[in-house]
Amino acid sequence: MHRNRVTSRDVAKMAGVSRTTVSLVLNNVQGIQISPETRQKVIQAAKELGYVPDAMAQALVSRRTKAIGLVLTRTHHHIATDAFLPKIISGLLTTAKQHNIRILIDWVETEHQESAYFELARAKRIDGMILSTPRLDDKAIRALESADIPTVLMGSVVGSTLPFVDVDNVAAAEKAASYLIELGHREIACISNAPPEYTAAPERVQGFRNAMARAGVPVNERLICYADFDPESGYRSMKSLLESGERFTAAFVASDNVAIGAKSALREAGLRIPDDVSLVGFDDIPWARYSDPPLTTIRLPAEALAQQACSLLLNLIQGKGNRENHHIILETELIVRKSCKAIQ
Amino acid sequence: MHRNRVTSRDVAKMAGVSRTTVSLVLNNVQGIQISPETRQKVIQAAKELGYVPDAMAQALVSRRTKAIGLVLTRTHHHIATDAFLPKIISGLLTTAKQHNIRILIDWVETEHQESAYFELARAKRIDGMILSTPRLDDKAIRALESADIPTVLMGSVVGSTLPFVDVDNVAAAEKAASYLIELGHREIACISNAPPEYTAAPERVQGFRNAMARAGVPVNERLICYADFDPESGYRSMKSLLESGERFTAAFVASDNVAIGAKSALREAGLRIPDDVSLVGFDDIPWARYSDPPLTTIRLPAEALAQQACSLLLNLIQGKGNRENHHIILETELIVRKSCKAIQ
DNA sequence: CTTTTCTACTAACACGTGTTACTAAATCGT
DNA sequence: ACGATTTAGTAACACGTGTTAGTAGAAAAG
Repeated sequence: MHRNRVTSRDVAKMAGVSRTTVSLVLNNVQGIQISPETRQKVIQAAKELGYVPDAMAQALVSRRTKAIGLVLTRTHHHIATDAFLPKIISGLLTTAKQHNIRILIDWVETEHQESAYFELARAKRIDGMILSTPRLDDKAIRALESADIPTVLMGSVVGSTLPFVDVDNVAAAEKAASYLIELGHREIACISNAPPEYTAAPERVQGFRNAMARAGVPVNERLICYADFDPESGYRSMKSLLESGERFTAAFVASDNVAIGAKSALREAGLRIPDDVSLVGFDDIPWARYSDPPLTTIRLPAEALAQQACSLLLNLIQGKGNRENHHIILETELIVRKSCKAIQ
Repeated sequence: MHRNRVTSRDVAKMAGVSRTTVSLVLNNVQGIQISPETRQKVIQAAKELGYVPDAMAQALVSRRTKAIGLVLTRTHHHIATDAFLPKIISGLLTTAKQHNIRILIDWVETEHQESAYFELARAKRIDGMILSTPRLDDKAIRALESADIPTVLMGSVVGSTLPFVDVDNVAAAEKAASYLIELGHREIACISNAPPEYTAAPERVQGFRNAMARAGVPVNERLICYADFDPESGYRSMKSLLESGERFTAAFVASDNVAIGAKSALREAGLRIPDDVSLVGFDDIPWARYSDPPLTTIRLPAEALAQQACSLLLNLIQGKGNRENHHIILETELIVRKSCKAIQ
């Protein structure tokens, strides 16, 4: 059929009313009087023609696109190996669906950050955006604070006034390290999840330090290192730790995805978990409980995080609440499995 | 600033020209004459005001939203545990970025499929869509064939005329099974990646059967079962296989994600890989090479698949090529690691 | 019977852009 | 010097919707 675009005008013509009436009926506008039979005629015509309002036209006139952006700022490779992304998307999708909102994924290359955020905002393709895993040195974030587009961070940035949703990384890491210390370990390695520019990384190291300090255990600085999100980096980090000759009986690896590689390096060195080295992870990705041995880890409520971020953003968009002091912190939980052993 | 919306009219006013001229200059329309100094004035004004054209208005008038949809049809839980999604998204993102196209993720609940696809198409929020992991019994797919929206499937559906991008699942599975047979195994279990409604699942089983038939090895039907995407289902499948009492010296698990759970079940039963049971996976997710032992698997070029799907869709949108007979099949590769052992 | 109120609608504008048809001035050819 | 062509630009329409202001007719009030 050549006449494949059905507009509200077609519906109006078929129902024998004006286009305005069609709009009023289909949007169920309150406080206006339309006779029941006219109402019925319009609904019938719309159904018969298979009328679906043009989203772009609606967006243009209402200044609402009914879409929010999930903005990824990491490299191609890091996105591809991110074991966490599916949960984020799943969480976002459920909350967004409830409000009849779509999700637009966008990828901002690090070099063009400043302009890219703004183009996205100015083009008004989305009503608001969620920034995932922000970096401390991300200058564009400062700029966004004064911009006019609602923004929620997943993961906090110190000193930023933007709303965020996060876990208490320091407390969570402290929980993990304390567990190892309670088991009698004193020589503990710490491999953080990412380079220090990503805020969660130094926070988790800080949590590790706090636990050590609180227990009066000296920290060996040479046992602290920073991985880079993926298993490969975990493998390299653990390998260089082993080659350094420093002794350790346990390791806190602040990301399960990184732990996948770290475990592999330990195995290659002939070390067994938990007999030779105890291991605690972070995140509780699906793999963790099926790992050999099942990995003791900190459960990060990824989907809930995403859902909260989405709800918060939707509130911001609707203008509910002031845009400052919107900080949501979710609870973490230590999941004890079989990768740790007490020192006798 | 209260006057935060910059339109082309503002640019026109500042440059002292008409709105038409602004449009002509900024879109670099060929075959029209504008003096260099006017051109410069417009560009200068646009930059000074930080003008970014309104995407919705552009979409409305051009009938192009510059966005494509990635439509997920699986359950909440399956999306959250899909170890494959990040690669798909990464691949889509790279190709889309090159063409300055955005990606809209949408989630269609199985009950509302028929209407949901159409609303998406009719609302014209996207220029085309990519359907991931289609089901054989998806009636809506038939309907889409006669619809007016460009659609590409990731994974084929037998009997559908829609363009698709896929690997040769039969041949790939055959490769995996043949490898096990060449190592001397004759009692081989087969755990497919998903329920039979998902096209890839029976195809991979068929490949397994072909290999067995070609080598003249009888197939034990009780050693064939279907998992459900996630590690949990792999664990259950392997467990019931072990409890059935049927003997097998090797297993072909048609999904690495499922293999994560299957391995866990084997371990619990006190069976060692590869000494007691040889294992071949499918997909080559990042975990596979760091697994213990490193998993021999079929590499599925997920990112390339996504990129091809994206390119194909963009061609379709631009009207290049007829919409039938667009079938792209990518190559798979057997990656031999350490999870298999020859039978003496 | 006239005026007011209510009912059931509709005409017209706004959103911000791309594009076609048109025009006034300048240049050119002879 | 005068029509023909080129140059440089503009006015006006279209895209499809939401919404405000307004109106004809009927009912109610005085």
